[in-house]
Amino acid sequence: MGATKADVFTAEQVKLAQLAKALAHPARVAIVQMLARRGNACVCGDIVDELPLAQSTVSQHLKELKEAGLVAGEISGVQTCYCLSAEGVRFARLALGELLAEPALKPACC
Amino acid sequence: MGATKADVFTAEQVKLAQLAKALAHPARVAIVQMLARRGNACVCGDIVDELPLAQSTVSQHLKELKEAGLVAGEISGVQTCYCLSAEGVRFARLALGELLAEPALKPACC
DNA sequence: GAGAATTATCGTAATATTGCGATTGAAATG
DNA sequence: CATTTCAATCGCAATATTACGATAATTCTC
Repeated sequence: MGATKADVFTAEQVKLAQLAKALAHPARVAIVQMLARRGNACVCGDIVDELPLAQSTVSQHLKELKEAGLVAGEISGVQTCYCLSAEGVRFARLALGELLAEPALKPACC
Repeated sequence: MGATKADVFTAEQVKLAQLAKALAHPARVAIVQMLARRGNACVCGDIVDELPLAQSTVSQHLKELKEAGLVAGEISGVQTCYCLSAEGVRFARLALGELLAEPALKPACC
């Protein structure tokens, strides 16, 4: 099964996994980097041009990033404008940072 | 295709995606949390007991974490001892932290 | 309103992931 | 050496993901 016994895990664990999954594809990492680089120059379908993927594929990746709360999309006329969600990105950074926090690294045995 | 045009993306992007993917499952998040909590008390098959998953499934998750470099395993006699890889965890924290860095959050448009 | 441009969605195919039981392999124990 | 124990691996089945082309849906321009 590709299923995931999500109900058995903590809400926090599920949320962390969702955030990580949103970044678990090179194309989505590339999109986040691109949006960060462009700042408020708010990219749109340019994303498609910069990626070696079909338009429909890029659209799907954007949808996933949006659903994870990392990216915000705003329709303005014919085209849609995407940019990073400050809130979402910050939450992700803090949450993942905590998961991988330094204090976690006690003496270490093996 | 479930394939991924990995060759078209930056090595950095692929690496980041791999790290994220390793954390993209609640069970694996749970394992990392558990190992962090236990410190150098280096857990073993106890992980299986704490998770609502079969032994073979847990073993696979551990393998993925190990392949991502987040976890180290050491066989000692009949049982295997797992703990967080200080190096791997630190690298992941820095890499993901950079991807989601604050400076990335310029004015923001939408 | 007709047509062009841009993006979202649908349908489909290929591949990956998740999960489990069963088996195997290795080491400790009798 | 037989047995037990622990963990890795194999072989499946179910589901998810990735990707694309084709098709909508929307808006702008003429």
